[in-house]
Amino acid sequence: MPARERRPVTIYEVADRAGVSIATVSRALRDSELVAPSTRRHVQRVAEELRFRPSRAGRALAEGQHAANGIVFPDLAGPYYAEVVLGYEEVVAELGRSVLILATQGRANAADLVHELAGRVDGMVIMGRTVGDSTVARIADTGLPLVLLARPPVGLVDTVTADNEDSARALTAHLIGHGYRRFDFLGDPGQSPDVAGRHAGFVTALADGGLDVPAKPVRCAFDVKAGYTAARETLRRRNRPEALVCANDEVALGALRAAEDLGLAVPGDLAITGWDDIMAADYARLTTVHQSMRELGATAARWLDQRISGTSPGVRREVLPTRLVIRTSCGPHDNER
Amino acid sequence: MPARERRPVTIYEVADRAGVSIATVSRALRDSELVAPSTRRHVQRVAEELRFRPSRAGRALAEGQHAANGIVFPDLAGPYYAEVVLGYEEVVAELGRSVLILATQGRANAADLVHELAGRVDGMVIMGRTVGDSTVARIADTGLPLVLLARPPVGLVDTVTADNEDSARALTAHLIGHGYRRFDFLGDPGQSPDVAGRHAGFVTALADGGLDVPAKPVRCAFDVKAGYTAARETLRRRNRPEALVCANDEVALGALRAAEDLGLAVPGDLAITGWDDIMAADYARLTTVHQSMRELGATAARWLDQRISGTSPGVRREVLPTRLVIRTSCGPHDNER
DNA sequence: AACAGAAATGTAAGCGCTTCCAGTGACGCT
DNA sequence: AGCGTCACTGGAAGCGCTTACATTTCTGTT
Repeated sequence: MPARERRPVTIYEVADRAGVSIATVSRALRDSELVAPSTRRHVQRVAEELRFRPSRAGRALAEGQHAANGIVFPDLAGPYYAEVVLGYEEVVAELGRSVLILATQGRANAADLVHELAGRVDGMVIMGRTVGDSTVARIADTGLPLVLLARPPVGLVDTVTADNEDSARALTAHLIGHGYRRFDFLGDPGQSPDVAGRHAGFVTALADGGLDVPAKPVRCAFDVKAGYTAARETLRRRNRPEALVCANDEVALGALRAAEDLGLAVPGDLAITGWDDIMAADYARLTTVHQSMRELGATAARWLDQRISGTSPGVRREVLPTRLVIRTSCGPHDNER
Repeated sequence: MPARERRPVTIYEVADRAGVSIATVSRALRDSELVAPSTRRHVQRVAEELRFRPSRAGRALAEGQHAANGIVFPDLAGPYYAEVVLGYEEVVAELGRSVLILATQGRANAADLVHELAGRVDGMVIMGRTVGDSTVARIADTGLPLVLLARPPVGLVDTVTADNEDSARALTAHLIGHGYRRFDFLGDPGQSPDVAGRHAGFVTALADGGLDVPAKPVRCAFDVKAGYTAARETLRRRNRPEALVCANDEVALGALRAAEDLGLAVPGDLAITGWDDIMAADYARLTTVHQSMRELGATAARWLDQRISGTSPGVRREVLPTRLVIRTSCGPHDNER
């Protein structure tokens, strides 16, 4: 039997079959209080029999809203963004809305894609390094509810971030406490606002500790290989650093490998720290900073919902706290098993 | 200045402003060949000036399609599904369509959510253990294009999977080659079709090797903690197994910890293998099986697109190959650094 | 028995777009 | 000059729903 194209049943057929008008069907199904209980039951039964599912497009057009929220992120590689998206999805779904995703992952037409997305949702979250401020501003100007995540504020848009600067300061201070004196930072502050914050905290802590601040960070991308290369380079210099503060865990893991290859003991000859507390960090005994990505996503989702429903208390900016996770890569500890 | 609600510009305003009918505007923007080049240019300029963005809902209603695809997965924890989703998103976005996601993550109303999703997309991918076959069948019956991923076929729906059984057989055989004789399987075959396949391959290999097949697998969930607990339990039995084949890397990592805690050397006293080749597996030197999740997602996206556009060559079922990644947790190797 | 008011239901006007069909000129031909 | 063609353009009918407003049908009152 050829898969004959089934036309979905419409509200008209339900109305016909139930012997009422489409208005009554609509009301009965959205159980407004305006229908007699008996008709409501009858209509509901007929609708069920016919397997009626109201067309989303029709509803969206009539109601002027989509019952869907968007989220824009750079990519989903690495556990970081995936967790955020998951936290977001969880809350949004609970609110009875759908989730549209968009990974910009270095796409040239990212701004267009974001605009397109904007036309399909009632509000959206824009993360980190995905599109420029002008795009954000233009969309905000549209009146579309927006929440920024892990990205510096733009205009009067709500913004959630995880702390970078304070934790970076604490982390660096911790290293100084271990006695390390020559530091380098691995990562590109220009690459993301997060990294910029981490670098800033790093610099502050060194200055506070009266130590030399390296002229500039060792710029490298966000992955293991880049970390490996950058670290190898850096560690081969005469007067190599004693401690490497890395922009994230992947970079730190690469650095760890490089140290191993160069025969440097960690933490004996060299301290290394990461950021994010990904699963591999645990196995590499990497000292790092933990942030609840799930919570970030969930918070963004809740704020956005309030913006959409117009119950938002005003412009919100919040920096979620992070937590130092001290393992052994930053110095000897016996409280860590 | 209060954020006055801006009403989006419609095709009528563009038509007005350009001094043509909405029909012409519509045609000019979808650059059909039916408009005079000069009018087209004029309309396009006006549309741009007005920042006109056609309403998705209006278009969806008129065209009878959404230009969006869905994907349903259990959750996004762990790199596995995130990678699949990313591979999917990449292809779908290239095709000029949007991506709706739905994580069922043990939600009781998963089936309803999937039906709801079905009403918003032109087709969707359903992964592994998310909803029952009857839900899949019902949606397929609707005529909605569907592709199943990492899940046994249902009816005539296209299905992509990564190989489980063959690789599990090869992996187990490899362990047997190392001289291990007493095996256990950690994981719940009832939890996902993938695990079931892995267990089946495991059993076959043992039988082929003339070894005892354990009465039943040691059932445990998919995370590190569950693996730890299950392994600890198992390894404390008199006559403990010499090799633990785990359902995935997380479980294996837990088992590795348990072995460590019990003072068992890996691979000396005990071999352990995982599945998925997550990043942490590398750092734990865990022997495992690599599958290209990205490719899975991309393939599903492409097939789905062909189903939607009606260019599908027929019912397709494919098992994507996987690759053994031999590290040291399965026995001594000197080809691994 | 008549009627005001409430309750239930129906009518119809959109929502913003696509597209079929018909109309309008301009053009080239006989 | 008359007419058929062709290239454009406009009118208008939906697409499937929600909802303001109108209409009908019950109540309960007097």
